[in-house]
Amino acid sequence: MEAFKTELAGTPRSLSKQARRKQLIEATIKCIADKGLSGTTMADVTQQAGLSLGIVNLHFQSKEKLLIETMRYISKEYSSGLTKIFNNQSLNTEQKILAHINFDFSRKITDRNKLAVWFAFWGETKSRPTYLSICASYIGEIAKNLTELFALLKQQGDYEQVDPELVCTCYTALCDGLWLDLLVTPKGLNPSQAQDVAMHYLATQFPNNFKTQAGR
Amino acid sequence: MEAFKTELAGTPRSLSKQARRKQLIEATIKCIADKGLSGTTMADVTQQAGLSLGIVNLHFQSKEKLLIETMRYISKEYSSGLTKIFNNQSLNTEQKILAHINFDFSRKITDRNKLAVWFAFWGETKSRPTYLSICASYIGEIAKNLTELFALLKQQGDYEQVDPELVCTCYTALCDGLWLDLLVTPKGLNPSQAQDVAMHYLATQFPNNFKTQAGR
DNA sequence: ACAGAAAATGAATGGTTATTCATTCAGTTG
DNA sequence: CAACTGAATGAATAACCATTCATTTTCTGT
Repeated sequence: MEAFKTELAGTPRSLSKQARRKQLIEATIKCIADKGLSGTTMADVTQQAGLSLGIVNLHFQSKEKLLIETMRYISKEYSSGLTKIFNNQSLNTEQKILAHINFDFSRKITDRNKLAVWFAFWGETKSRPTYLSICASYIGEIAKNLTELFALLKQQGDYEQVDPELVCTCYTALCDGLWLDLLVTPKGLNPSQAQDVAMHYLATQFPNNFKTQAGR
Repeated sequence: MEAFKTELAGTPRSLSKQARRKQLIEATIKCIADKGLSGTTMADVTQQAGLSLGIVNLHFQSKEKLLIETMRYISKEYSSGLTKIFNNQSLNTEQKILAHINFDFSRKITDRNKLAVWFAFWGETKSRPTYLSICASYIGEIAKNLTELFALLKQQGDYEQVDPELVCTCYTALCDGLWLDLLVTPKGLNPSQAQDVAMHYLATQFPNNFKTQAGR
């Protein structure tokens, strides 16, 4: 009965509404990673959380809403982490880009359970526009910020030939593709190697600021 | 009743077993794109194909097997197209790489329905290793061929600093990430622009062989 | 034209699963 | 401590869906 509690222990009822929702969302992430989006049932989620069957409808009204909140949860975690970096006054342009790449391939973000959730939802965006609308806003925001950083580096570092918008598109796509690698072929590439690959691209664009890691 | 035939017309029974299987697989692709992997039912698929409910079990035994054959179908289409390029004796190294990039962003391959299927399955590989095993073999094969092409270009073009394996990993991830862009934000990027982005990366590695498209 | 084979049909079946809600339980207040 | 409040439970319900198979339709060979 108690066997599957995800982390937030505490006796029942001792948790706030907010904490219980979080507990259920994290159980959902685990289930989606373990059983896929199509294979995840309410019974799975509630058992994973160590709670009773009816609890999801109590806190989220429906399964659909739980899934949407789960998507929102990992989206927020990601975008708020990046926003903190972009707004950090004590970092210069180069340091912000370094912080971005460190964050993008950090343990917290490249957790395979969370990657599985990202791609599970992306795989359904065409049929469920709601999922897309959750990402849409922050995707644009991040691209805007990254492009600006690349533009700053261009003028500071005297990189005449660099097209900041193109570099942003390329770098972003590269990071997404590396995430896919980490999810699908975890034996082939670890997060630190993936980060080196992304860094290699930055080094081609801004050789005075970034160096490809020696020794791979 | 006839309203939904996917393409292969012909009176019922006029099709070979092979052709009927293909018809059902293509209906499945359309359904996964329209309704997601989790939302696709047997009734949906058979209605999309303009056939009766029992037909899938007749030709594929089970839904699971239909899905696996669908994955195999788009995997084969992709990898056999590339194999043809890699084995084409009349192309030199540079032309093969150009052919690869053209193929990867061709209309046939970047069809959003098919992209939706790719990502739907990738989103479930962690929970269903069968899906992964279908891709695994050809992924390795393609990487081997691409790496070899980059190695050849390195020695032919006098690119001392290039690491063919790294370039292959980076280029492959970039292409996957661009596919994701095409699926998720089709308004933001069209296939031809995506191809330009990939070409931009190749141009950074092999500037004497490839040029970034002018004018974006 | 006919018989037999093969393909296709779709109503019926049975298993699964989201959702509901009457009841239980834990914490709080006066 | 008793009455009250709202969170939590899980058996029951109703909807959904994959699969089966008896029947019908079409094709093939003679």
